[in-house]
Amino acid sequence: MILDILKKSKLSVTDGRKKILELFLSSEGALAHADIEKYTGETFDRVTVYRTLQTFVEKGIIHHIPTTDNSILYALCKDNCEEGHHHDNHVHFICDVCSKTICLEDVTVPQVKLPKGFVPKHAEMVVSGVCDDCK
Amino acid sequence: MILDILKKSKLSVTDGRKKILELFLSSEGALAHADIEKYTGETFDRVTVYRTLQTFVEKGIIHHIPTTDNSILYALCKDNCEEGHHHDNHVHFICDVCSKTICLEDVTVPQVKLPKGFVPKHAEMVVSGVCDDCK
DNA sequence: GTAACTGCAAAATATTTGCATCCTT
DNA sequence: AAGGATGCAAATATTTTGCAGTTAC
Repeated sequence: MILDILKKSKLSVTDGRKKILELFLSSEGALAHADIEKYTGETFDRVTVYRTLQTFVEKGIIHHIPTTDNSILYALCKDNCEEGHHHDNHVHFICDVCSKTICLEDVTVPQVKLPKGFVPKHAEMVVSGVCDDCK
Repeated sequence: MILDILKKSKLSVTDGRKKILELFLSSEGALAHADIEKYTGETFDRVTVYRTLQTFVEKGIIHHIPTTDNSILYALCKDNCEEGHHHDNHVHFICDVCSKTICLEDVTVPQVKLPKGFVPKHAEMVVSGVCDDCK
């Protein structure tokens, strides 16, 4: 699984990339840079984490999730994400209690009617509230 | 107008606050911290800008807009924003060409049906593409 | 006059870059 | 062997904090 993803993107298989992918695959929600660093611990350099995440975004393996506070979150792209094109059109949920971000795979972002002249390419939707675990 | 906003929030009327509010009122879209600093120029300290924006967010005068890249954008709240409660339920549009962010006041964020157990409190939606000016 | 706001300096964080070395293919 | 990936050091950039001086009310 992990190897497939890397090979599909023509990336060398390295320990750092495997470890970070492993974390994404095992976590249901989105991850902040800090989460990833905490997980990789002393194993890898902070810089490597930056570069790995950047590479993954470029290759369409992960994508940014918009947040209202000023943090950056990353989440795995689904299969239909191709390099340069992110089609992760599901809604993201941020829990106010546990502050986890969860991908609601089954909830697709609805289409909205834009004013004249606006051409939509991509839409993101983030809902916050209380998640199933915290209610 | 500017004075009304500040007084309504029980904030002292200072040059810095007036200048920053002036910018928000005269710009149609959302502003990044950098935009605001560029506008205020040497007039005010960088720290004052940080503190002013923070105060405005707390008082419900402006709000954060989620972005997919890792920048922070601010936009004016509408009248129905109260302290601590932001009800700016309109869609935001980011133009891929001019990279301006525009508040689509007339497009409200649609309701979505969430999985069982999830309680929504707030929803944000960001659409990107090409805006009316750039098409 | 008093509380609130600002500027300055500095600390704490976060992010990026260059280069030499090591690892994957 | 060659190109890509990593670690380290250091340069940048961003954000926060403390405190003293100034301003609004």
